[in-house]
Formats: sequence, structure tokens, C-alpha cells
Amino acid sequence: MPELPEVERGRVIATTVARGRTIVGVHCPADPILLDGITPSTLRAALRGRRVKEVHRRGKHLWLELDRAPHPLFHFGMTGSFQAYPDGSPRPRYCRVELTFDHGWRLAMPDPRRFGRVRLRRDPMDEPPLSELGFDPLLEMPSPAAFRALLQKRRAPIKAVLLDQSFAAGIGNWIADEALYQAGIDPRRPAEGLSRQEAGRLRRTVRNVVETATAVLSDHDRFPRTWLFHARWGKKQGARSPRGEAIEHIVVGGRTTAWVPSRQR
DNA sequence: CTCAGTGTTCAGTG
DNA sequence: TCACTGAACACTGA
Repeated sequence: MPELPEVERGRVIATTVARGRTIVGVHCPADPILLDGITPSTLRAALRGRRVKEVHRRGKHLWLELDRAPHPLFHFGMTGSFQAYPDGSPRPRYCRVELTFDHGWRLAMPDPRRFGRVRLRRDPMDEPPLSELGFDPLLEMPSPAAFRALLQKRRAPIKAVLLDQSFAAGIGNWIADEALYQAGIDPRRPAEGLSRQEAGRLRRTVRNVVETATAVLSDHDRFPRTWLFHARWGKKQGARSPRGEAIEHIVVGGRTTAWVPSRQR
């Protein structure tokens, strides 16, 4: 699930259930998704009794700003998410962490595949991993000139650069493919070789894809029907884009890439 | 039964 | 330093 729009949905869910509330319970079995030597008891000690002032997101990372450090920082990996539900509802399957608040509602992080991560940070923005992130396309998209300048420093394929979280924070496999498709750019092109016009188009399509997906809280059924997204994993052989174009599958930057050669140059 | 997957990290290589 | 490859992580569903 989790690229920027899915994580933003998690932020909205967490804000709704947790902002201004006090954490009264922490359920978390010992699990490798707890990093930096966190144990169930240290996590409980850090969180119980704390008030949640605000919920923040940057790229694919999400954290609760508490009334006292350290603050819990979450990454959803491939299959993590947030769910909120009232006291008494069953705990979701694959729940790794569950917080209970003073109004009786709970916030859980299920993560079947366990690629998610939970950390504690004193100054989240000033410490890794957040301090290593590039710009967040929703919060701070650079100017066209600055965007192109960043691209010109990179020789790697443009798709690999889009996936690099130290370049842009929050872009994942499907957003990179969608933005390149809409911009009409071959994913294998060296980033430094994009013209000013191409860089400008790509900047706009990245922003458009992220903003559009976020505006519908990442409800896939509400993504525009013209998006490659709906066709990319359909059938590998003979797949067609919504516009009837042939879709090819190749590997770029170590990831399966769906693209439309007749449209992307 | 086999394989790929909306992600990250690390070791090894050039 | 940069960049690429492959493996590892762990589990589901086609």
C-alpha cells in the first residue's frame, strides 16, 4: 500500500483519532519491526501517559509529536497501514502496535509482511532517517529550475532517481511509473539528459499524481480512468493502457517497470 | 507449488 | 563517490 498518498491517509486517520488525546494503553508484542533496541516495555514507557500534540508525515514516514520526547516514528514498508476503531472492536490481523486513547478509541498498525518499522526519535526532523530525505512533493515541491538542477546532478536512469528517497521523499514504484507515463519520458533515460521542457513536464506530473491520489485518500477506484495505474498489473502479456497503447514490462532501478514505449521517449 | 510484489538496506563490484 | 546487482527480510495471493 504505502507510497506517499497511502501514508498521508494514515496521517489523516491518526490525526482524527489521536490528536489532542492521551495514550492510556500500548499493546505491542516483541517484533523485529521495532528498531534501535526498542522493546515492548521501553515503547510502553515512552508512550503511556503522553498526549499527542500533532501527527506529521514526511515522505513515507509518519510520526506522533508527543508532549515529551521521544516521539514514535512509523514506516509502513510494503504492507503496513493505520487503522482506527473503538474500544471493544477486535484487534486487526497482523497488528504490530496498538495504542489506546483516553476517549476509548484505538489506533493500530497492522503489517502482514513485517517490512514496516517503528523507531523512537528525540528530534525526528533532525535525525536520520528523516534528515536524509529529499523534498516531499506534497509539502515542498522545488521550483522548475531547482527541480531541473537536482536532475542534472544525477546520471542514473530517471526512474531510479525518482525512487531515491534522498532525491524526493515519498515516490514509490507505481507513482514513478505513472508520472513518467504521463510526462511521456522513457524510464531508462539518464536524469541529467532531460531537457528543460521534459524536466518541467515531469515535475508537473509528479505533483499531479501525488496531489490527485492524496485528494481521494488513495482510494484506487477514484483515480482517473486515464491513469496507467489501473492497467499496470493486469496481465503481463498483451496489456493495454487505458488509451489502448501497448504496455511493456522491464526492470529499471531494480524494480519492475510498466511503461508505454509508443508514448515514452 | 512457484513466483512476484505499492520498500529498504547492505554487501560486493566496477 | 557514484551507481548497479543481487540478496535478504516475511508473507500473501494469483
